[in-house]
Amino acid sequence: MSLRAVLLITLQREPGTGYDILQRFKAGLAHVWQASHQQLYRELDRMRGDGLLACETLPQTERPDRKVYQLTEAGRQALDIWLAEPLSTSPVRQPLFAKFFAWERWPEQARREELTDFRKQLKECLTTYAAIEREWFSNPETLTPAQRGPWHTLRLGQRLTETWVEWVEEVMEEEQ
Amino acid sequence: MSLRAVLLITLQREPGTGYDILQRFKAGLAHVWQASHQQLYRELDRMRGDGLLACETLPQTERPDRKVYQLTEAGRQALDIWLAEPLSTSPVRQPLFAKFFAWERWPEQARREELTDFRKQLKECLTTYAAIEREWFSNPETLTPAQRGPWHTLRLGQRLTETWVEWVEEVMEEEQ
DNA sequence: CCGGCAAATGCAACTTGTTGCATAAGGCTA
DNA sequence: TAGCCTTATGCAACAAGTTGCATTTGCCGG
Repeated sequence: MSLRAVLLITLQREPGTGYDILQRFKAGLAHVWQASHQQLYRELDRMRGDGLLACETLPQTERPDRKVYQLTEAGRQALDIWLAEPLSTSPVRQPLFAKFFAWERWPEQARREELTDFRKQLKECLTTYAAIEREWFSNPETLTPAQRGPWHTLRLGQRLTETWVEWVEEVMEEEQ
Repeated sequence: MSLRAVLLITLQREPGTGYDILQRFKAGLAHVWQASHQQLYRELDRMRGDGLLACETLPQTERPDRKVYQLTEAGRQALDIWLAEPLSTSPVRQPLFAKFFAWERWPEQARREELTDFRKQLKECLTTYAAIEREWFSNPETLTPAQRGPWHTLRLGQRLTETWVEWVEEVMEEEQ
């Protein structure tokens, strides 16, 4: 259901094609939800079949046709229902922690490389967050209502990532 | 692949049946990896088919037979290979954040309930962590090598959860 | 003594996500 | 001018995870 919800949210702001949505994902929502183009196209088609989306095909002479999707009334209702009902807790799956549970068999060098690499990714993530903050939220006093949600998620993302970094560095130090 | 890896890790410590593994998951690994019994039984059977596990059936007169699995040499190798190679980054999927991206359509009352409920879950999580810490890691000076990994993951879990709690409380305050 | 829970396993159907491939035109670059 | 990137869509096969149901016996409480 959640992929559907994410698509409903994206298209409710403005109509668009599968490709559009992919681009929008890359610029923002990607930190919240990732999906491949195959998943998008398939899901959009199913949602149209279920009456949540209407689709208008714009023929193009020199490129494949663009299929522009937008919410139907049923789609808006489905979104409102999803927003109103509480989320069920999602299952935990942390492959990195699994390695920690195999500590004795995990070679020290592999562990060091893994952690170093992971730390690098976290740092890059922080850089990206900082860029987003500068571009979109430089003045937190004057947020539009639509910006408040994404702003909160950004702040959490930053703090969680910082917590991760501290932890990784501690582990690397303690285990040499 | 990761479910396989988790099963290899679990069975490498000591052989066991699907049911055993489920119990062990509940007592510890559950904070790292969750799986249903159907998934376990199916995956164990496949791993046996792939030669990673050996299976001994212990007939019981009055209960269904117990199938005790243990690693084969190929299984141990597969585990070592998995531990040695770096993990690929796993995709982000945060349904709660998705709701934050639909801020204007998300009714205030639903939001309040969702956050209050979420905060409660986080607090419960902290209580569980504290209990685990008391039971298993009351003296961090005298950790066995096998305990070091789980101990690190526990500490991270605690700090991440604390960060979440702070954030949820801030959001609730700022948005009344 | 009846009903439900725990021990122990499993099948079948379904949904969700991944991987690999295909198409078709235009633009860029070596 | 050959080869790759971008725009734009899609199928098919597979892997992973979920949901619902089924079996058999013993134990425990009301």
